[in-house]
Amino acid sequence: MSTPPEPAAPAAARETLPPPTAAGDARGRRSRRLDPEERRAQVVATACAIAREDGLAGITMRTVAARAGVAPALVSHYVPSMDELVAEAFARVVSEELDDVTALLRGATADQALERLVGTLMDGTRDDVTLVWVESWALGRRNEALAARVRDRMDAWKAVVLGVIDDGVRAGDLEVRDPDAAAWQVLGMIDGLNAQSLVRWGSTTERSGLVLRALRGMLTRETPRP
Amino acid sequence: MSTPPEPAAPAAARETLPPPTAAGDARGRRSRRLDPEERRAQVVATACAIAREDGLAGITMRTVAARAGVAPALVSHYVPSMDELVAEAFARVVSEELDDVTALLRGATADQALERLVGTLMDGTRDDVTLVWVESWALGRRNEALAARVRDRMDAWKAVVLGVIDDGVRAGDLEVRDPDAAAWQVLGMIDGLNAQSLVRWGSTTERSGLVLRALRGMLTRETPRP
DNA sequence: GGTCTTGTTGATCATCTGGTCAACAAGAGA
DNA sequence: TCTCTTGTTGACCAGATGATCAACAAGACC
Repeated sequence: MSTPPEPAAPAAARETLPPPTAAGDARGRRSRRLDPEERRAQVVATACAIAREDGLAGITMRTVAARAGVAPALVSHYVPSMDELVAEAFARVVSEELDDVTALLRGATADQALERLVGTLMDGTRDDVTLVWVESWALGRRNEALAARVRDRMDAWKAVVLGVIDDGVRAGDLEVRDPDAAAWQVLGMIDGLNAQSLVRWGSTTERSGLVLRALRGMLTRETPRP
Repeated sequence: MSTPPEPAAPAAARETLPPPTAAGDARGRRSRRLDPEERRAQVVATACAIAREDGLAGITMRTVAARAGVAPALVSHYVPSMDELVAEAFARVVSEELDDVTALLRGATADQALERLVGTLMDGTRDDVTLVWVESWALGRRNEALAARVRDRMDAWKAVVLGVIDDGVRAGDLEVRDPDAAAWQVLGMIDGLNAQSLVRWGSTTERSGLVLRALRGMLTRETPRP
């Protein structure tokens, strides 16, 4: 929706294209002139790469410029504000994760979907994205552009989980009284436990199994007894 | 904003609590000499107050100094580093919350304890502390002193929840296979959902009921069916 | 009153941030 | 080859951050 010209970030824009020819050593080395759209895509892609490695807090005019081999002023030139760039990087990183997971869930039964969902989200291979999420909750209070993106992506995630739950209920695999609330619960659990793992807990192997068990208990029969 | 002649002068006019006598107006107003321990306590207390209102990110030499009606250098003088002050403020704020909740849980049955726990933690009255928690997970990656405190306080929280669970199991009110893991799950759920509420969700009334229901389902019979 | 310890301050530094703008020069078109 | 559009840059600015230190002065002590 936000990238009509280039739907899926092309490989070229994924990582910064480092000028291999070391011909221009340090000195007034000017980077090759690029088409405005190309350059802007590169700036955003670089911001995303930094977000994955150092978190959203690592995105500054100068870090992006340095990594892209460009003058700091150029970054500022292609972006309305750094807050916007941070917001956009957040949306990209999170959206890619969501796309990955969505593809992973396609064609699975509700139970399989739950297993794959928890398995891929809690195996520790996505700690970089977890950090981005946690930072977004904190930074969102001072960056309204970011806050808006966060709300949007949270809704998108909830929709995916809700889809899994609805499918499960329809197929009779799950029994949920309030699917909407249950979807938020699932995400809250996963997010909360992942966030904690940023500072504590190295044993990621055990976690997913426990969470999966809890989720199954939660989604197969609610309000057992008052 | 544009006051070059007086760089740090407006500091004293912020929110100083000690000097009630308006005698000392702005000018070289020196705060009364305090015993080193008293002053240090005041600095830490001020940092805590800022953390509750603006978050850990709001704690700087100058904000603390301004609020305490003191020169920025004095703050720096009574603290090994700002990272340490942030870490200490975090520990204090979180510990006070834990003390509150612990007192609230005293003498309650497991079911009452769960209800009170979720009720007080998710009614929205502790959003200030939630923000501190979320920030701590993010800032902990660049502030080792803070990270250590975070781990310590997380363990303390887990111990409290574990106590509730153990009591419930002993009394026959709860049936939990792995109390240790369950304790982490409870905290993860609460933390995750609270964190999300920082950016989204204003309907806090519904949340606690749903969480409580889910927790009861989780803690009264685990692994229902493979 | 005077003296002297020491809590406190102002000035200053180095470093970082986002942002702006005139001026340069790459490279396409003539 | 020359011209001219425009992508790109360096040099700035104002502001914030953590930190240090000589110098001041509050107030306890004599």
